Formats: sequence, C-alpha cells, structure tokens
Amino acid sequence: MAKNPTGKGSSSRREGSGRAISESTTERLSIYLRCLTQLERAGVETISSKEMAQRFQLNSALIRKDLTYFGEFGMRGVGYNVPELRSHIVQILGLDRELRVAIIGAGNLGQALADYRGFNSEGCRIVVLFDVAPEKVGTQSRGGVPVRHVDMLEQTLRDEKVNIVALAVPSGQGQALLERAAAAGVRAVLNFVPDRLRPPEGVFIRNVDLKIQLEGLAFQLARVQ
Amino acid sequence: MAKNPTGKGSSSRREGSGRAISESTTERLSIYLRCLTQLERAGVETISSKEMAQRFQLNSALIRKDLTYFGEFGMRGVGYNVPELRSHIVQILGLDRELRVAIIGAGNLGQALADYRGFNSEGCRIVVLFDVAPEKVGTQSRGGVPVRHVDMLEQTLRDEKVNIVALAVPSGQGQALLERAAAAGVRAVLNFVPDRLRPPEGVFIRNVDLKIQLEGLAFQLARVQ
DNA sequence: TACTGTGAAATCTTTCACAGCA
DNA sequence: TGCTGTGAAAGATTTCACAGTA
Repeated sequence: MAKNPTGKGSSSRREGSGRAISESTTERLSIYLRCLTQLERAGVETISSKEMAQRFQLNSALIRKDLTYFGEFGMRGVGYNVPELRSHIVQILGLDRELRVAIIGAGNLGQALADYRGFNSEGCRIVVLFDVAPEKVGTQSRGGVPVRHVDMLEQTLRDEKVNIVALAVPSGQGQALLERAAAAGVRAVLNFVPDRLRPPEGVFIRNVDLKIQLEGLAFQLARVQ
Repeated sequence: MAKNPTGKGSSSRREGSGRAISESTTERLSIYLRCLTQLERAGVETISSKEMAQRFQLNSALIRKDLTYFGEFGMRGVGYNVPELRSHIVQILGLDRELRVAIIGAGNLGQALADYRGFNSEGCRIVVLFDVAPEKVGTQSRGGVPVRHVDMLEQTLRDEKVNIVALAVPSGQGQALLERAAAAGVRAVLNFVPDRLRPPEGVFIRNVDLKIQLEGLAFQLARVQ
C-alpha cells in the first residue's frame, strides 16, 4: 500500500469526483508545460511524445499515460499540437485563473521568495508578506510587495482573496499559522518550515525542506566513497 | 520498472558496493534525525518505532525497514536508544564530516540561502557566493559570506574544498556552470534553476523547483472544485 | 510483555509491446 | 509509415502480520 508517507515524492490524492492523480504525474505536467511554452515561442507546431521524452530523459509511454489521464489530446501518426496541448495543460493545472499568494515570514527567505521571478508569472501573483517585526511592517520588499502585521492575517487573506500561503517562519511557528490561514479559507500551503505540519481537513500542503535536500546530497557523497 | 524519471520523488541509486537506497528512505532518515535530536535534547533515552511513527503519521514497519538497511540498531521489547540511534544516522548521512557549500548566483535567492539557518548548522557551512555583477563581487552577504567573481569559480572551489554547490542562477545558465563545477571536482549539486540539467558522470543533482511546487498546489485547488 | 526485524502481500508507478488510426 | 492510447508485465515501495528475542 504505497500511500504518501513523507508527504513528498510519489503519492496519490483522491478527489471528489475524478480519479487519483499521482504527485509525480502532476510534477511532470509542470515540466511538459515549460517545454510546450518554449516550443510555442519557437513556433513549433507539433511534437511527439518520443521527442519530449528525449528532452527530459523520460519514457515516452509515461508521457502519453500522464496526458491520457485528462483526455485524448494527440493525433495518431502525427503527435500533439503544441499550442493546443499547452492550453489544455494550463487548464488542467488551474493556471487559467489568477493565483494570489501570501507569504508569512518576511525574513531573508520570505523576502527572496516575494521577489522570485518564478513566482510572479503565468497567472501567479505574490500580493502580501506578513511579519511580526515592527520595523518591517509597513515597508515593502525590493520588488514592491507590502509587509503587513501578522495580526492582520485573517482579514488580509480574505480581503486580498489569497488562494495559496507560503510559510517561511522559524521552526515551531508553522502549525499555528497554518491553522489560522486554514480558518481564513486558505486551502493550499507551501511549507518552508522544517517541521512536519498536520494539515487541517481539506488543506493541501507541499513541503520544501532545503535541509533534507542538502542532507540527501551529503548521504550520496558519504556513500560513494 | 520504476526508475527515477523526474529526478525527484521516489527513486533509487546504486552505489559501488552497498545496496540501492531509495530517495524516500534517505529523506526519512533526515526526518528521523531531527526527531532524535529533539528527543536527545529533551533527555529521552529510548523510543519505539511506533512512537516515532505517530509523530510523523508514518507506518512503524516502514521506519524499522528504513533503519535495518543500515544495521540492527534496536532492542526487542524496548525500542531504540536515542543518542545511539542519532549518532548512527549522523554517520549514515555523512554529517560527521564538514560539508562545505558554495552558492552560484548572489541574487535574492542565493543571498537568502547563504544566510539561511538550516544551511549553516550540523556540520554544514556556506563558504562562498559567486556572481558576475561587478557591484556584488567583493561584498558580503548580511551573514558575512563573501561574494567572488564567477571567473574564480574553479580555483575557489578547489581552494575552499567545496563539496556541494547550490545553483541559484537564471534559467539557461545552469548547465554550463554545473559542468564547470563538476570539472573542478564537485560531485553534489542542489539545483534551484528551473531547467532540467544533465548530470555529468558521477555527479548527484537534487532539484528544488519552487514553481513546480506552486503549480502542484494550483492543480489541487483546481481539482477539488 | 512489548518490541524489533522481516518475509509475504498489497499497492502504486513505470515500462513494454502492440492494436488501431491518420 | 509513424504515432497515440492502453492492457499487461515489470519493478519499486509500503504495509501487514508474525516469528523471535530482550
């Protein structure tokens, strides 16, 4: 029973009506989207699963399987129409509506994330930072994202119609803020806090744990010799 | 044949002599280590796999399996000795020697990473940042990490005995820098560049792709309703 | 008794291989 | 011919269940 023990890597999630889609598949959809965006810019009209597979060192059957979970987008003998497939994936990933993101914690990491390009593109917007430090509240990040006091969390999340919260606070402070955000209606959280958080009912959490990644590399180095 | 198609999530790697250990197992070892560190500080002497499992919503058999890949550390009827198990894991993860980390790219993200607490602890030290911008070269991060010119990359990596490189440069510039670092003897890379890099022979890469995480959340939001 | 260590089963993911269609 | 879509096989990971032991 391969469920999702670590909350990372291969895992599945069941939804109301649809079938369960693994996290690996979702991840690859994002990768395909990038590829298709580049191809579309370059004016390429069609691409085969084999060609895409070569770019990413993937198996072409896997790409076809990933895509057929959502429909039959290809043309036998030809491949996939690039702009068409791209727009399908944009829709599948829910990037056709605006994602409004708030970051809790305006430390080094929070500020860097606020101004991170990858976050401010493709229908995604960082609208506000939160912190408790009086000298930060009222200021803006270099990129112009305003910093509000955490006391204003619930109200601001609602007023700004925030969909996704990124947690970038010190260890130990994540769970309480997660619960406050959830109570204010947020249902998706990107967690940078190096603690294991318990997701409130109906809330999705993705963990980005930099130390675990670093230790994973240390492990590989230690093993090889 | 579940190999490692995305370079993230569940994957295995074979080493010279030992058996293949999955990336999931490695990730969990880091999690156990944190837990044990806390327990040791709190003066707890022993812990059972069941107790640990409850803390992380994991299955206790999985924890036991993870640990027995590396030895028989437990005592039947009792559990595991906390300080002893902790020191075993430190050794397994290779955290008993110093990890010297360099970050290429002193933009928002690179600077934030340089001063990130999680990176500067437990035998891990950020020793240098690299950039090409003349106004950055010669300065220091807030935390005091010096910024050198990328022209000095190879020499500095060797002089500073860097084990691990973090890539935090704009899209398109990752592959060339990866290859230069590899040629200078670096064998482990933490990649923040949103491109798929091709690892040179013998080089381990871990990808941290923030946009993919965000899009994964967008997907979940789009699905539920 | 209470726990570890582990073979076997269950589950999930990826790859193979090919039918079927443009 | 060349590609997609897909059933079946292969492989990997997780869980179950229990023998064995301190």
